[in-house]
Amino acid sequence: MLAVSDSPLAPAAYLEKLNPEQRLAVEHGVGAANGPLLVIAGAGSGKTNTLAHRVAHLIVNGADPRRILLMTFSRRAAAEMTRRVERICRQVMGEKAEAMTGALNWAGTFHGIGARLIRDYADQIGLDPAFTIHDREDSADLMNLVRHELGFSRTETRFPTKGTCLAIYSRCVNAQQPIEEVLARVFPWCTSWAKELKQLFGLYVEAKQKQNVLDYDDLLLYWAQMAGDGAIAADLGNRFDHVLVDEYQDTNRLQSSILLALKPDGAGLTVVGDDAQSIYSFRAATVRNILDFPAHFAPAARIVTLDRNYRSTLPILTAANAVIEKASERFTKNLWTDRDSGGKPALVSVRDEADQARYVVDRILENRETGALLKQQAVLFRTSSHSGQLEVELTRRTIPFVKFGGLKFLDAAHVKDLLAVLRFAENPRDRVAGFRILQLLPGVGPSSAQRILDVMAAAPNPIATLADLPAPPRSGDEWPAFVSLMATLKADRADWPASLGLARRWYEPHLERIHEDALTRQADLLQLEQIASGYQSREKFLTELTLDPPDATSDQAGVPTLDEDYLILSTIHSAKGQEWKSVYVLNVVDGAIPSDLGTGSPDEIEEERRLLYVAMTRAKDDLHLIVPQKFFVHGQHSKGDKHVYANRTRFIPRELGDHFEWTSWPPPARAGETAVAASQPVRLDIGARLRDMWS
DNA sequence: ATGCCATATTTTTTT
DNA sequence: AATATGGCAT
Repeated sequence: MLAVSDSPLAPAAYLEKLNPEQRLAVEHGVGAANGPLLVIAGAGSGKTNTLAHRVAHLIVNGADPRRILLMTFSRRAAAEMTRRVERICRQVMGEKAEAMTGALNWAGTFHGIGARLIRDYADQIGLDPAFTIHDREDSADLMNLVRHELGFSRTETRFPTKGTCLAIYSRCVNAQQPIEEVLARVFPWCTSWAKELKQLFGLYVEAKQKQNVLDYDDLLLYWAQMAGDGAIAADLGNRFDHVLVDEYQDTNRLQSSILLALKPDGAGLTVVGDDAQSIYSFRAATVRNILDFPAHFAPAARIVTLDRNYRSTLPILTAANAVIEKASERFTKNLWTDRDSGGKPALVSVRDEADQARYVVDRILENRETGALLKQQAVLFRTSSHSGQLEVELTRRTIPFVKFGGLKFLDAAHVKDLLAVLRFAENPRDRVAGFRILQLLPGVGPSSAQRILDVMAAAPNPIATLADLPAPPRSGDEWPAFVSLMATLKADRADWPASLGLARRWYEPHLERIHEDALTRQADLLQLEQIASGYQSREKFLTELTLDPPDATSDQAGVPTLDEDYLILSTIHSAKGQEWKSVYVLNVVDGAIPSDLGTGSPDEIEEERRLLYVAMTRAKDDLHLIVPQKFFVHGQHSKGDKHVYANRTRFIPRELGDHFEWTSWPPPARAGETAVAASQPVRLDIGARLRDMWS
């Protein structure tokens, strides 16, 4: 035990800043009775702070940080949590804290931790530790190869696409449900393919094993299997004294089964979450995890509820509460605050998306005049593409921004190509990687690539076999260069990151041949090399990049330097857990929130409602919901002007009107009058509705 | 066998 | 808007 009892006054200092409920959560089960704990933590209730204090408190009271497992939703959240724990420990323990907190190295996402553990135990479960990890797109590509092999691409009626197949597979695994149930509930248009899909998934699993690759789901699935089996299970269970999970409302059945396998009696188990913020059910997350948690144990887990909000002003919180109150099913109480100041959130009606962009930029610049940094402001939206017009306007007015969510750096074809070269060298049985880079060679298409990969798959040393193969007929003199590159990369595994430069120089001529805009793409490859220099080894680089891709894209070539000021653009999903002084929510109309794609079942509608709630509760002082009257729909040619006359989102019906300040923009300008547009209700566009009936 | 064009279909959010 | 597939020229 460390020195808590030696100086009874000192430790209280860091606990005294907490409110009584937070303190309950932090001090629960330190020492003898160490039963399971559920913390229901509303938006802005100091959740991260509480969890960080709990971890620090455990360490201060003698817990071994190397035996604490801390799982968060994103890598970013894990880093933030670790930082805070260190700060608190330093305050309490002084210099001694350094050694202790440095050892808190089991903090990360479920998938990241899973990858580490699986590599640790790979030998014991018949897995080559050099396995590579497929991201979503790679997995879909592999699914596609199997799909073609089975002849499902030429069926009478159309077979589900590779993406849909993978989504179905993934849901079966993550929800731990049989395919029939998944099809009936989530993919009803595919129910007739159950038999073929089963066959497809069987071969898909075989293919992954033959190629020594794991997909995202495998990182959880292998872990769950290990945690359930005798010898390894015992080892795993003994490895950690404390297991803490953040954002528990967004975990799925497979993840909860891992937790319960690790800690069957719940000893040392803490989960934190808020069912009102559950927004990942499309990834098979289920709020049942959080609801069923207490009763799963005997005696039941202790429940602590944090319902005091420290983030938002009262008017913002009241409006957000009013929105979530309409939810059909709710389990947590409304939040409260004593920040009784500020105005109501604005509900702003604008003509179209162009005006929406102008309005937002005007407000942002106005705010900056009064001292609010760009970084303290964020624009949120349902779908990545919704920020398109705004990005144009920001660029025009030279306002720097960083965008979270949506298309990633790693999704660009040329970046994937280069990474595939490295992956293929790391794991020559990875057919998706091989299939991709072989086709970069001139004169090599799918069938030549398949043939080459078949020969390689049969050989004990695939890369060496490459040299014995005859060059594909029309590959010209590119073939020997490719063979020698692969041999060098295979041999010089340790020569990192120099070997990436080698691969890039090989790839560049192909890039120029294949892509028109080779110059801008080359810049990305240089940036990739920059990123690579930060990793110790090729294996670490490939693994961590797949699990934690750099998640921001910006208007500039590189990410802005840290001291620079820039605006935040983000999907609502990627905004989880964050907060800003001013928040602007785009397209608060039916069709966007809720998305008209996912409005099939009542459950989906409810999730969209929570999405709006999450967006609104990100704001501290200042919240704008923007309602364009005219909303362009996509799925048309670039010149098309197909649009709908949108209605305000169904989640803010008229009876909630009092919670908002209704304005329209631009303000109606009348000669000789200052344009003040306050409390003007949105008018009902009957003409548009009538026209809409026939379009 | 490969590469390119025309046509039909799907459709967000992310580890 | 992006992808999947089939047909046709090389």
